[in-house]
Amino acid sequence: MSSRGQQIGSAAPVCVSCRDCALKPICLPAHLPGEEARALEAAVERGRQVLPGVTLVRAGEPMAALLVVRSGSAKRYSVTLEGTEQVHGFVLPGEAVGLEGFASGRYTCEVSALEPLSYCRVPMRKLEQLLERLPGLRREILRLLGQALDEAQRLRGELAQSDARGRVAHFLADLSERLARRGLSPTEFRLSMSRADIARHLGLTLETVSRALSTFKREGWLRVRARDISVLRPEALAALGGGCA
Amino acid sequence: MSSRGQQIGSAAPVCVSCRDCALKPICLPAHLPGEEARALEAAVERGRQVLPGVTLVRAGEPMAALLVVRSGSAKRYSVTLEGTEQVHGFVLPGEAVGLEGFASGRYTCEVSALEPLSYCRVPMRKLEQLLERLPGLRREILRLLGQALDEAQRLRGELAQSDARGRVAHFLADLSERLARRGLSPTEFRLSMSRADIARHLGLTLETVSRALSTFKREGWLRVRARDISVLRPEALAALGGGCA
DNA sequence: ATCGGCACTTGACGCGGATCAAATTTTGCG
DNA sequence: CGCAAAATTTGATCCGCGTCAAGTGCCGAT
Repeated sequence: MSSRGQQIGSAAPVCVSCRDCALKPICLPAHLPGEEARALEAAVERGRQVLPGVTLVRAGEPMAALLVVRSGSAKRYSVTLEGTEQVHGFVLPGEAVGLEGFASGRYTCEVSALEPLSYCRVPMRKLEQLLERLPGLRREILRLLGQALDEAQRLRGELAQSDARGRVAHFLADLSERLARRGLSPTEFRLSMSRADIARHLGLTLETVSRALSTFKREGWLRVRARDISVLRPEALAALGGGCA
Repeated sequence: MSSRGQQIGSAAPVCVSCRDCALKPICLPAHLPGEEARALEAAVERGRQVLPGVTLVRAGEPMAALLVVRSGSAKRYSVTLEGTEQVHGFVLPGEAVGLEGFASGRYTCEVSALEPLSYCRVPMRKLEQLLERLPGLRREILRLLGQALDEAQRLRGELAQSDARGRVAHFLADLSERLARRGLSPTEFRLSMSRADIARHLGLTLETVSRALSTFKREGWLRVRARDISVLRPEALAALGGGCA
């Protein structure tokens, strides 16, 4: 019953082609015409794997490649002057890493694996060459960036407007929806990040996150057992979390 | 002494060419090779003007063009289901509007002028054609989006980590720096937005913003007279606001 | 010049969440 | 399996900020 020890999207061992990849419907090539998808695929370095805790990219490092997570999950964060972590968000399979790097050619935050993780890599050199001749890919990369921007803004709004329970509810609802889009269960999942990570992401303390979860549990909206979550009343969470138009 | 009634970057009436534009060093063409800059310039529709309160783009509207503010300032916001405004930020001369539109081809938030405002316009059709053959412009647009993303994330972090006074201090320091980059005074300026707008941007109430400003005034860090601000001790503001690496 | 309205300031009070502290569960390891 | 360390929960207390409520000053209109 528990998904203990399971990693997000760990389906197949290592894919060799985008065509056979479980992420096909949501990954970069999804919206590309077949011809462009093939050209992109030829540029992709596939199947790299890392262990939990390993850092995929570091702040300040030159942006040598565009990374897309294939399985597992990761934490995006930066370290403040005082040495505390600011958690910007969490990366799920099919999502790109380090897009802010386009700003200066260097990454501006760290990304480290929360579970065993595999990813694909498109070297920037090759990407630029491809952008030269693939109009679909151009549009797709712009779409990706626009989406990331929109999401970041939406999240900022959430932080600005919601109280603690609203933020936690929104966090869960958002995670649930993203998992669903990947064909995973939106109601039964395991959090790969700690309460402290969630708290730093939401601008709360870990105690407050824990209390919010306990409240939801008491209300009968969730079942919570350590990091395993069962969503019993998604509508309730959505109602609390989703104040956006 | 007071800048009353003055609009941000209102220098010349209406420019006819990027070459003569006061924003040349910070606007889109700044980093383009001369040849590409000329090509871009040919596609730009220039000198449109609107009055305060006029909406430049609406949420849901197709993204027909990329807009860059030339003079004046604007407010980016979206309206929540309950009818309240979420203020995402403020646009200064040389900054682009509606980049999140790349996500879906439609704008996702509203932008309205806070003062008399003029702007340039690059129709998306032409932009896409230009992207086809101008590698510098491609890089520049990606840079713009990356920057916007990075900024949005940094801001989110600020919201998550700072208390009320820290947020207001950061807001002022950020504004000050952006004005300076435009060749305007970083210490003497007029806020074009209301306390309520600032509050909604920072996730505070207008009373709290007001109190923060009063505190800074009492501490001798600022002079505040209605919307006119004089920064007396920039370091103090920066120390409060700038927790980022 | 006076009035009315609006943006802003200031004050009083209560609550939500931070902080400090301790109990309890979970996990990793020998 | 059993222990130690880490993660999480729960409890008690305190304070910052939201809320409600008066002012105060500025501007346009008459």
